[in-house]
Amino acid sequence: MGATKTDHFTERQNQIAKIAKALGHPARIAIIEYLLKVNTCICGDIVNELPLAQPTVSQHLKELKNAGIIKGNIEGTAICYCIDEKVVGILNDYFSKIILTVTNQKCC
Amino acid sequence: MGATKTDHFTERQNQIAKIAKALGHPARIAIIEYLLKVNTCICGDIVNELPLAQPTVSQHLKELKNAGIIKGNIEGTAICYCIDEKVVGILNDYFSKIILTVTNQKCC
DNA sequence: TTATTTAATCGTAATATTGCAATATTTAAA
DNA sequence: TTTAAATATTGCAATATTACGATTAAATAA
Repeated sequence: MGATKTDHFTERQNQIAKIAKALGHPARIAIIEYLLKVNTCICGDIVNELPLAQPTVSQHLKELKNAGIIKGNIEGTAICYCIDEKVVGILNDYFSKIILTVTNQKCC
Repeated sequence: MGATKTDHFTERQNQIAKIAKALGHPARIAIIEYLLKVNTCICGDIVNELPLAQPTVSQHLKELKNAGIIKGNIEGTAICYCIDEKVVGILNDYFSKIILTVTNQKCC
């Protein structure tokens, strides 16, 4: 026990859950917001923007990258991270559809 | 360590993260999808629809409720759960804005 | 070559999550 | 009242996440 029963759900359900999960931490939301604020992908100063140690930030970046939410290229000693429009779009489309369906729902 | 440093982030960041986190499990996505499918809120049969034991499903429902994603009323021995439009809307608006900003981003 | 800088990885402690059996609770039916 | 049903809660084991110090790796600067 303790491990998620991934193979009992559809690929789609796992995909959405994975993206949502990666965004389910305030530090990672803060990273996303910082990336949007600077409006570019040279982000070597992310560590200074967050109340967390460098290895922790690195780990959060890794998770965002693993979920496909950000993409990064090595650029000398610095790194170039930016938001991957595509993956955020998947989530956005998903929730837009939910909103549409819910609005037509006859409920409590 | 191991606990999220919630108080180091803004209320907004924690709010978004909390909603996203609650959706970060395939079982909870499956619950949402089932609620949408039946298009009503009488959902006593959710347990039969999921590959999980009754206490586990109950726990997932509790988490969705705690995050404000679903709302529920007791209805005899059954329970009446349905999606809370408002909270899903918060997430949807948030990602819509991200998408807009990202599209204008000059990046890699 | 030898610092220096920057980010990733390793190792580990603390805490949280997942899942379920057993049990409790609550309401309706017999 | 007793029984049956549906859902919640408790307790616990297995696993995952969070956070960070120490270290490593890689690239540039001196």
